[in-house]
Amino acid sequence: MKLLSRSFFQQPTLTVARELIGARLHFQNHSGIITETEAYIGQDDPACHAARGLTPRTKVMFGPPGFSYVYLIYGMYHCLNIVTETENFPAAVLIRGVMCDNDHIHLNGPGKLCKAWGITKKNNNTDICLSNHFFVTTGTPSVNVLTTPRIGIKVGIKHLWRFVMSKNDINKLLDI
DNA sequence: ACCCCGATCGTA
DNA sequence: ACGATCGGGGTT
Repeated sequence: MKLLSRSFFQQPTLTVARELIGARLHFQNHSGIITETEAYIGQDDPACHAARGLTPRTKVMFGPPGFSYVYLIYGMYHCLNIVTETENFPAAVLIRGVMCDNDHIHLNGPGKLCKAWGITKKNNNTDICLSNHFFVTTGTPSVNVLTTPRIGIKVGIKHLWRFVMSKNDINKLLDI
């Protein structure tokens, strides 16, 4: 089980989003296998929060890769992202699904994950390459991954930038 | 100061 | 299909 380093998150966002499927996310006393991600890529991606430039909220996305980007959505749910690519190129991967290690509960949805694990804006801008309570390691290798359009957006739908672990591989995780 | 709207989710 | 709920960001 190897720690995913800054050089991993510095790769193209689509590569990171794809490779994070099957990796293991650790947060405080929680851990689980990532089953679903989405890529948000730079100022030319209309669905990316940073599309309209640098603001107090999107500042993290303009920073170095490997930092958490946590924001509040719809006034009640938090979403966890990990910043990707080089500094000053605003991009991130949204973590949308995790299979919890302990109880095998499948947290299928970014709001459900943050609610279940207690991830809030307090955890924004954390360096997950250096933290010892918030990091990502290698997990289940060579899983099958499907791509679809991203969920819940009205623009940028043409891109297949959502990555989902195959139903078959998710079911295997339930058996472990 | 004001207004619109959103990378969601549970309920109907 | 729809409402809850509130902060971010643009506009006046």
